[in-house]
Amino acid sequence: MTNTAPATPASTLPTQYDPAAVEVALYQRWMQAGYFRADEQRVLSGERTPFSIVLPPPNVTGNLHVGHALDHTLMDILVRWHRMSGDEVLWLPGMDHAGIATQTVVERQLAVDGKTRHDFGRDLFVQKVWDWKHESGGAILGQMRRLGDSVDWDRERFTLDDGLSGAVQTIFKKLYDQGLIYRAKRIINWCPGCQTALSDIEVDHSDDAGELVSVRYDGDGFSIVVATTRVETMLGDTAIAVHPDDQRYAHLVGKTVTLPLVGREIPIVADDHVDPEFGTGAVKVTPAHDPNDFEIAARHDLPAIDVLTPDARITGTGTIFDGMDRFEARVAVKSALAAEGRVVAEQIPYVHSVGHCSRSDDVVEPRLSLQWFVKVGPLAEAAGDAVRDGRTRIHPPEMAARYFDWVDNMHDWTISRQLWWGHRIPVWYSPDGEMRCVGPDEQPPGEGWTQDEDVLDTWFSSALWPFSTMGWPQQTDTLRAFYPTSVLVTGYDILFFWVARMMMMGLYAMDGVQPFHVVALHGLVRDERGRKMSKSRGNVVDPLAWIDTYGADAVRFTLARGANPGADQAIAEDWVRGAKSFCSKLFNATRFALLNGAAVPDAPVDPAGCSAADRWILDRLDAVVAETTSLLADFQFAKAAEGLYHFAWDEFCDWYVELAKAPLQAGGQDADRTRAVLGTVLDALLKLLHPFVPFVTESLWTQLTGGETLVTAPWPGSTGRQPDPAAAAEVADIMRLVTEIRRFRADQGVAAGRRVPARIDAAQVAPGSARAAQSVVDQARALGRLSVADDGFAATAALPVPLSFGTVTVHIDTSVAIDVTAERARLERDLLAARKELAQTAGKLDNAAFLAKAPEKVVTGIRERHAAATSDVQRLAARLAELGGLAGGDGAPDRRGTPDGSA
RNA sequence: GGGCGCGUAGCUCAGCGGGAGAGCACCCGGCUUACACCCGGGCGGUCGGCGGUUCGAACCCGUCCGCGCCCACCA
Repeated sequence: MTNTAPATPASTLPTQYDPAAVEVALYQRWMQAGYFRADEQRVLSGERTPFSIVLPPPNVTGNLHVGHALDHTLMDILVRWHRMSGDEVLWLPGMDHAGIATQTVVERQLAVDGKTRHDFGRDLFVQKVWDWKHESGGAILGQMRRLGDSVDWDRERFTLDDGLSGAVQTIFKKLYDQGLIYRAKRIINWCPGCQTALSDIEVDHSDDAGELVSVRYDGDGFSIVVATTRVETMLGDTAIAVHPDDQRYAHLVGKTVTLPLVGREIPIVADDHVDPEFGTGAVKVTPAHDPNDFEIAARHDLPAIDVLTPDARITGTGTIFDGMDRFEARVAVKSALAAEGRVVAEQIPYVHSVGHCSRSDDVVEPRLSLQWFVKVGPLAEAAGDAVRDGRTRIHPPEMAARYFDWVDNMHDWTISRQLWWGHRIPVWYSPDGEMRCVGPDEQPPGEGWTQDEDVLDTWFSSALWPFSTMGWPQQTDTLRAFYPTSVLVTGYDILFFWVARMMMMGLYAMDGVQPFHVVALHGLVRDERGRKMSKSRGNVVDPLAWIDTYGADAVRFTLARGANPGADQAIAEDWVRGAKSFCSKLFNATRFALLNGAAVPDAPVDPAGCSAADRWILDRLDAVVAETTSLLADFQFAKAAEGLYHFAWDEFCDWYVELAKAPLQAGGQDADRTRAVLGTVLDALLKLLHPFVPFVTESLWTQLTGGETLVTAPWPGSTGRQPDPAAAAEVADIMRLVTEIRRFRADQGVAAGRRVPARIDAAQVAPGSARAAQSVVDQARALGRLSVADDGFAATAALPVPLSFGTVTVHIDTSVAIDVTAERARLERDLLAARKELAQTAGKLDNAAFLAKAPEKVVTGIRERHAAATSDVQRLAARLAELGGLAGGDGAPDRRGTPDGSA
């Protein structure tokens, strides 16, 4: 009936699970065995269904933080589940070259020796970055192994490797040739610290304290006051603007004023953009340093005067401010204006949104600059349509609104960066200004031509990741087998950053085929009080430290158990400790099973020969298999984990394993059957849990079954068996009875035994008595499982609990007085609850409208509850009467408050 | 300024139209032959406030209060 013997003798098993002892070795074994490798041919031949995920590539400079840990855990759960379900699984790993971040790391190293990248020149510097990458980059890959990510390492990619660079160049040229990439002088976000352009998403806005300064500009016989937070930029003013309908200024439109400190004559123009309600209703126009002003200037044909250097110093104004830093100049210009008596209004403190570089935190400067852009209009529209028409499903669906908000309002994307580390823009210029875009298979133009100095935004190559990693632009088997990918798992925080861009590029490059079938969004990981983690707050957790202490399984299970779709989760060390305990629980349950000779039977257990407990747990197992499978299909990781946790701990360990002890002890057929059921349930349970906690389950399952690995073991399916409600009812009765016995023992201070086949002997009942025992007896009688043999004064109440494996007898000494007070208190409380229930159900059943309109099963439920409450009230009241009546007269609690009604 | 979401036990969160739940914390009792990383028992909630719909509302609608997030060219 049983198969292979356990790999390790059960008796040698320690009593505690030690993750450190197994995790690293198991991962090694998995990798060597090649379980994580994908095979295109099995998909192309129709043998298997594909399931593919491309790992959002972490930065080459990065370490595994708790956000990655969540991301990766959820992906690994899906991937392992599908692999066990018989799909051909590809989980493709890799890293991002992370332009600014990586270049900064190396520049910082050079700075130690007082050098800059310019001391080495472009080629040598880039070589140094590669050297750094080979020596120190990619620490996160080892950390992914610790976590247990079952990625196909043979396919690891890097956004800057040859293949991906070719893909970048290919798509750049395609976009360029179709006019979807262009070069223009525009106001862009400029980081004076990094000295490069930034895209909108690389700018973080924060509400900073500023000062609104009102300055008087004089014209011929009139003056006009403007308000500004950036008084230093007035040096580059080329106009004053007012609203066309503003009667206060209508007569001034067309006249000129003299720009203070500079002396330039500038016109007053009328423009709709001006808000007459704000400030004085007049605004200074500085086209080179403000995007709005740039627009105004375009409408009125005004010049743009750039007064800032790349590192944000004043330049070219011919004033004493030239050479000053922008913030220094802000003070100096204001002083100079004040000295001329031009600062007219109070200096109003003003909080406004200021952009900061997401990398260096420098205040971003809107700057007029010649850059490359992607014309996102048609691409974004396609990206929106793919979700609108269901080619890509966003989960949970509420999040789609944010996606549309983004793709429907996207600005053209600034893709050039003034860096050296990255994909160099494949455009060449001839001496007479001609431009030529060079494809990957073309030779660069000859003598005299020079290549654009800039590199592409890192996100440009990341956006191609779902197909560039599969060999595009070649039509590879990998693409044919695994594109579109099955699902993208990511935090909602980068829905716009990355998802929208991958959608745009995927649809564009792959002729309308979307990069993912589903985008599954999870929330952010927060600290135990639900606060955002931040270095300054000191509440950032290191998942690797927790993995070291509690094991990767514990960290994974904690994260999965908190991962409700799209919702943030709090995490604390206590949670992880609890998850570790769960792993130990599994370990010990398996240990128990092995110690008792449990094994997986060759043929399914026949319920016909089973006890009620056996049939119940097998039915529950069936239900849990179905639940877990459907929850995973719906990305309900938290609920799936929670369901397994409760099944494993509360049902299997706390009840079935306890109930199994008697038949195991009894030996014979009962024991054989119980061993088979234990084996059957554990086998399936470990399989179901494997995606969540791969290490402990693998370690236990191989010992239990002697099997090779869970990684590729088949996912449990339905037995197709009809559940047995009689068995469930019988076990429910046993649970109620046992619980009542335990409660009695606790109340009466009777030494407790852990085992469910409870035994109360006369000698054990210290203050026990017949009436206390009656509580147990009544419960048993109510369940129809009691026969009392009264043998006189020291009567013995024998409770034969007819578990299918035998009868348990509870002996109760009726000769000793019980603790009447405690007993009565409980009875009163129970009676009160029963009466409340009675009144409630009676009210419902008296309600004609309810009876007429409520569904049948609801009414039946109420009737049952009413009947139960009726008998409870009678029984409890009778017993209470035996004990000397009610303490409070009618059993109502004393609810008097203070006279004034306060608590 | 626009959009989304959240307020349920001390904490973190499920439940989203028919008997208020879990984990942790807390209290009491137990080294019971798988497990003290354990076992048993218990305490604990006007489900943010107020209206409405309904036979019935934590759940649907309205409104108010309090939080959070995202987007936006808020001089």
